[in-house]
Amino acid sequence: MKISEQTFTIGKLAKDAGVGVETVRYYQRRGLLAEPPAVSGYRRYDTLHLERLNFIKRAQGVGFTLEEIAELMTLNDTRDHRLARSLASEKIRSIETRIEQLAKVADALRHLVHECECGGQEMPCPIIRMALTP
Amino acid sequence: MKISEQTFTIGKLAKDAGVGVETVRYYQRRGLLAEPPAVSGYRRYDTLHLERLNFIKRAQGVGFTLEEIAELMTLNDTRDHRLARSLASEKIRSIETRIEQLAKVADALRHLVHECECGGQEMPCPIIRMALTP
DNA sequence: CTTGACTCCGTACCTAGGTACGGAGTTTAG
DNA sequence: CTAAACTCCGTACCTAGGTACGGAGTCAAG
Repeated sequence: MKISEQTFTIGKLAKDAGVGVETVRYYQRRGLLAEPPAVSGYRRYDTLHLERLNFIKRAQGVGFTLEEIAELMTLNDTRDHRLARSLASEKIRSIETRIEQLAKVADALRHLVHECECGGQEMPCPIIRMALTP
Repeated sequence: MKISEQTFTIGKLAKDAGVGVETVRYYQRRGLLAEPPAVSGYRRYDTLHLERLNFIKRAQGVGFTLEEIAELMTLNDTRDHRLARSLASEKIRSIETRIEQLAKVADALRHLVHECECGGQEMPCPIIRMALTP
């Protein structure tokens, strides 16, 4: 089922994936990407490496960290859907918590701005004075 | 109007403010906290320093970065309410944008989890396969 | 007066996710 | 065949917000 047997150097791989050469090396150091054997000094990459890079980019795009992505990729090997689901669910919960925190902060700031707009310029600025109102 | 003339060493200051000694020094290096003159080898801090530290902690609590806090504190000197308000408003907008981004990510993940739960264990895990569905 | 606790100062280290640099080897176009 | 462009590898550097360490000086209690 192999369609193509093309191999490319790290520069081409990085360019196709839209990342820097140094980033590819960094992922290799982090264990996210295999280092293919060097043919004669230079390593030769194939489309599987490119797919992995694209996977990493998409997973990053939905908020996974590199560490979580590494975990997802080992799940890929074991085909454990349940574990993948629980990882994703945990991520959803942490995002929801973060949203709640941010909403509270935004509310507090809106309140301060409102106070500041209502007070005269003689009164101390409530935004700056928030130090005094715990 | 000076209530107290107490001075304390860096260790006491840090303890009262609930931060580490190294953190106090770090803030000094960042220009967020003045370095008082040393009396005989040891610097002596007063309640103004403590207030500044408390201010920093509160401002951090509502999501300002140390850089923004430095800006707020120079505003404090110029008493520019309008500028403080625009700084706070900008912060509110950036928080709202971040909340929207996170909500989208959470939605995408919820969709993936739902798909994964509906499909049989024979089909490739959609969470892992998200690499293929841009 | 000694011992322990504290301070000063500079520097290195940490997480996350990379970016930049430098010297040596290789490959490819002209 | 030569020169440019590329690769390899290790290491240092970046942001943010600190934490840790080490040697030397100092202060306070017993």
